[in-house]
Amino acid sequence: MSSSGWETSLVGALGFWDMSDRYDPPAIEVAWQARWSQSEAYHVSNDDPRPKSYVLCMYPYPSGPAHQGHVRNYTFGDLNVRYRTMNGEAVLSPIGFDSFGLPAENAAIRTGVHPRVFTEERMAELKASLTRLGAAYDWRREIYSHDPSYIRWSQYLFLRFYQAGLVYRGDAPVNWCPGCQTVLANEQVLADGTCERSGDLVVRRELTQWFFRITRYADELLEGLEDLDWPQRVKTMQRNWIGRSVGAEISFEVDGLDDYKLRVFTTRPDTIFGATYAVVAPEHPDLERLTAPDLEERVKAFLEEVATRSELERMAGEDAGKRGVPLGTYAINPITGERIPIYVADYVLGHYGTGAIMAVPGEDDRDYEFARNFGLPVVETVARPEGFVGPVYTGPGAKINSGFLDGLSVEEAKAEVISRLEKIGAGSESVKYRLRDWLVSRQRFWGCPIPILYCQACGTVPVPDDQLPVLAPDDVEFRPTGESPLLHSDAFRLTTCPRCGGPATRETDTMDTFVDSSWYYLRFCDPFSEDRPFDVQAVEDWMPVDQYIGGVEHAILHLLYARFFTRALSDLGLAPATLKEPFKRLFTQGMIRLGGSKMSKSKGNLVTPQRYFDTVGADALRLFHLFVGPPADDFDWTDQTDEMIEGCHRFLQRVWSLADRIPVNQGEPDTGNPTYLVVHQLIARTTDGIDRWAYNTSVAALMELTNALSKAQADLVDPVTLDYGLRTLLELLAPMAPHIASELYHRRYGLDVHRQAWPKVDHALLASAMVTLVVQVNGKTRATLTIDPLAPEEVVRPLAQTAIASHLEQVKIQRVIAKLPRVMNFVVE
RNA sequence: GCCCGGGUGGUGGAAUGGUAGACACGGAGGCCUCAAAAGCCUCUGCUCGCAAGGGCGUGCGGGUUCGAGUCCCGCCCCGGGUACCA
Repeated sequence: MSSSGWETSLVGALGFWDMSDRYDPPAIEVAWQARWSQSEAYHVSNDDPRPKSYVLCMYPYPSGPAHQGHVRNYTFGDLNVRYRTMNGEAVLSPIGFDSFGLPAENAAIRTGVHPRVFTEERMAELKASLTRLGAAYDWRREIYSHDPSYIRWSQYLFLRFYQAGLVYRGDAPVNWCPGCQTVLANEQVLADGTCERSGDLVVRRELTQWFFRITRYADELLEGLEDLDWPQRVKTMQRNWIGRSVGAEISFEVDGLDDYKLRVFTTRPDTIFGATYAVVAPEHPDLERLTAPDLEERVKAFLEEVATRSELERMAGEDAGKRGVPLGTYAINPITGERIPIYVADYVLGHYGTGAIMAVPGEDDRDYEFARNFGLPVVETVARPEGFVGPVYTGPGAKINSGFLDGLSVEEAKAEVISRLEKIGAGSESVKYRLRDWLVSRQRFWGCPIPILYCQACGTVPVPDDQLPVLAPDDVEFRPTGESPLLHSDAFRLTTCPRCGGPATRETDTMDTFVDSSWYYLRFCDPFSEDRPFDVQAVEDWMPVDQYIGGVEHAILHLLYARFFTRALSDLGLAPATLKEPFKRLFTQGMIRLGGSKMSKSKGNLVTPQRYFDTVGADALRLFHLFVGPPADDFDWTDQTDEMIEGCHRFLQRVWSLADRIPVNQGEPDTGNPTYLVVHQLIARTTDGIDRWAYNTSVAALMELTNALSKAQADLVDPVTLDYGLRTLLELLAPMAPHIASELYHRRYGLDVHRQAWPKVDHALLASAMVTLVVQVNGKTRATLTIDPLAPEEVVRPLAQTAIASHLEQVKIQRVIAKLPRVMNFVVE
């Protein structure tokens, strides 16, 4: 890190300066921002000798000028960067933009403006806001997803995954709008199941799509959570999302079908004596075989009805009473030999487990509901506990009505059934996951093209590395139907097969934008390489991210996909072998609400920061976001918020005027001075607040310090100690309100406050300081005493007793609980 | 339904089992001023009392403890996530 020379280029003079100028935040802030952008203060290189750390905020979708959510997020990030820097670390602090996505494409359809133009305008606005906020970045490392040099490596990685068998093509149900002839995202389907654009009824349709085989990593992704310093609830959400279930797969013979077994999955093999029917999903591949001839018509009608429902509806719909029809065939219970009817019903999902279940209405709510609808028998196989009411019991207990299992516990019975099934070859233990493979195909223009060709002769052919990036053409037409223009661009679609030289067509799907955000943090380590996605050594040097900061809305998808990418890249040798988890610590900030809902552009309830930048300044706004409450908590933007921001501004003004009143007086402070003690107590509290993400308490400590110094100044405390206190205050303030701290520090000391060491607490001094002893009678505080923390009980007790003498009259002291030097409690009768 | 969070003054919030309400916002009074703005000072949980000094208070009900906002049990309410995953 080289010196940029501006430390001495300003006012420069030590000692007094002309403070007739008032605190003018916008002027000061813009000037410092200009200096920061010219300096290399927050540029880091891989051979930096300081201990390395990596602080990253989730890179933003460029939606235009920053809103308060951005301000909050990037204020937290910047505080971390500047604080760690003052603690002697080389901090990698990059920023970029998640610049592909639907809004730009919708705007193109609406107005005809090319998504790139639309996006880059908004990127420039967001960048300007971040700069205006005063956030410190290594801008040399800026990346954005739609940059051809980023697209190139996204495609390169896609192809490596493809070659490794981690990418495949398969059929998946999608929301299809017959009117628009296109696929819709779930958000584009209205609650009544119609298309938001055309109003047509959306149907489910199987379409060939590209997938990442994330399920191969299900177990690893689950186990990897253990060691992460992440919020517990985010880890829990990921665990639930992966949804590992241990149970058994059981084969049922089907009456009249030779050489066929119906395989079901259950987590409750112990309940097999209660299985009174079986159900297959509407998508079950063997549905036709399982349907008796006389019921084909009914089944067909049912399947048509199911097809009109999107998957979302199917699961959540109001009428989600159990729907289904009997198939007219029967399965044979391998344990009991019982003959049970087979149904098709849409409460069973085709993509989970085996797509078929044995239904146990006595021990499963869903099965019970269905059984009741269809008049099917219910058998209880677990003894209900005393006092239990209700038809369905899912808890532990002794097995009943279960033949050889009777008397066993549920857990014992599970093992017993599995071993019996294995013996007779009718089943075995099985583990299933809720997690599905990651569907990455998007029928969109504004995304990273999937680098695949289809050749009549050679079939599916990956685009050779030396032909990357595959870029979408600019010369396209955006149709109001929402179809991707790539479909109609012959210039893009028609090409030559690299293998045989014959005619080929390009894949027109683009990738989910979560692909872009799954590796950007790796590219940040080395955005300079032109011949590879990133240098492995650079990644080894910086990764994992020491502190990742973002919103909880990404708790599942982004954070899971990024974890998958890191593991896969590591296994493929593209990332360091030791790198398994990308984000060591995660912090999820609370959201900002206005009028009861999340503040967001789509809700149209934004309060933009610009007017605060123009008046009270970025420092005051930053301070407000730090002060308003715990960073992890949500907060409501209300009528009072402006007054609180105003209060933060007034605080900074008091700091400014305090600096005016306290002359520069460098030297050794008086360590015996009470002011010196207060300074150290407040260094401790400020630091503690930062370390435990309680920034609101850190700000409070700085306010107290300011108040204390102000009083000390009025009381004519030793001028060197006063100067020392103010200097410390500015150092503590630097990560939070970097501009005013820089300005005052520079004016007073001619130095860059951000290059100072974070103030160190004199712990010995704090430990020896006089403390307040609470004197209680029966647990009620009756007096307080100021005592030496080391004073022994024999000394303290008489003092305490004297202080509460009036409360000890006419009573007998039974016990004295002394927890010195904090409390002494007299227990009286 | 299930899984997390969370209920503390008029408001945002603070409090390793040890003085509940730090620090702010708002409010009241005062100083400065010809006046205002700004700034500064004092007060500000409820309640009884002239005062000194009491009593009550962290959603509700129990419990543990010398001592509970904090720990345990049972409820109520609010917010978020998730939702037929067998």
